[in-house]
Amino acid sequence: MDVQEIRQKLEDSGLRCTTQRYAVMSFLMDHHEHPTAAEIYEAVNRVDPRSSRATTYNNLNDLVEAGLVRQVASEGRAARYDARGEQHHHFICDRCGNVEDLDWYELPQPALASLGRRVVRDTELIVRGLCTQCAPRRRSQAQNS
Amino acid sequence: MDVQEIRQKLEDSGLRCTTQRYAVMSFLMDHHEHPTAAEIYEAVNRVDPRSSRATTYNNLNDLVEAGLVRQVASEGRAARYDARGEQHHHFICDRCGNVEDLDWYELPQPALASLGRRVVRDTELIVRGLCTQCAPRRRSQAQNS
DNA sequence: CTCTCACCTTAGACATAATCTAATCTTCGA
DNA sequence: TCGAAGATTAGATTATGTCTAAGGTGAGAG
Repeated sequence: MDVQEIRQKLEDSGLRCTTQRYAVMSFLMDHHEHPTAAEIYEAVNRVDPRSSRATTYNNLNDLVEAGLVRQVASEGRAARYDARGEQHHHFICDRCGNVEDLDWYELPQPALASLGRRVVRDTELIVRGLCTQCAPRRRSQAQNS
Repeated sequence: MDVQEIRQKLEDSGLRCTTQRYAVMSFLMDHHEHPTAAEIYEAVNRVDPRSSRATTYNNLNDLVEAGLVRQVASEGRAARYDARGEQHHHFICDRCGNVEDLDWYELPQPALASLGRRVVRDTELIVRGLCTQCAPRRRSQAQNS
């Protein structure tokens, strides 16, 4: 991903392109495994230790607010982040907690009547179950010990 | 909700019907505002202070695993729980974090080919944006102070 | 060029959420 | 009634995220 392109994206969103903010954005664009904030913090500083924990969180929040990054729902545990490239859905494994991408397809939107005055920013499909690693080899027996 | 019915549900799932577990399940079936674990803990003990924090968490996890309760994705913040009555979708407010129900409607399932060996348990739609309270009265100006 | 102010970053304390530990208690079936 | 598996407990511990107060930085005004 081009340096200029990232800088442009940031500035178009009214965010200064600081070393630390650039590093977070760049990392997210290169890594599609839905890293947690802690993973991003660690990765960014492994290369060049110049970003504090608070800054990493601040920048992630800024990027989410600007719409450049989205938070992936992964209940209970640490929030995971995703530089929104092409659209996709998510699969969350009940057992190991991994979040995987699923191919995108159009979703019917909620009826306007049921939304009322709410303003929709984003719609995400979450499929839950057992991932390839955790799925049983044989039929049935899904929920045994 | 009938005592026998809850007891039955628990035992059908291989869980003993203990005082504490019953209290959690019963509370969730009576309250549909997606309480957090902390709220459940507090509510259960307000009636009859006989459940420790750890037990509340243990029981919630047991119930989720048994499929009697589901966790509602609300990233970053405390997990919220929902005794799965009728199906519905969820709306999460960006600003205040509230989780509201949206009317249920069928969702197209992911293509089998894209799932591979994964086992699907549940599919949920998450809509994000601003709730009725937080939505601006007038157009634009969404992010001002 | 340099001043300035809004924006950013920082370390560490703090707050909140959830799990772990090790001991004890309960319950169910034999 | 007994024993073992399953549950519960208080409190420590870990994980995650936010806040605070102080200082740094850079883009535009002059």
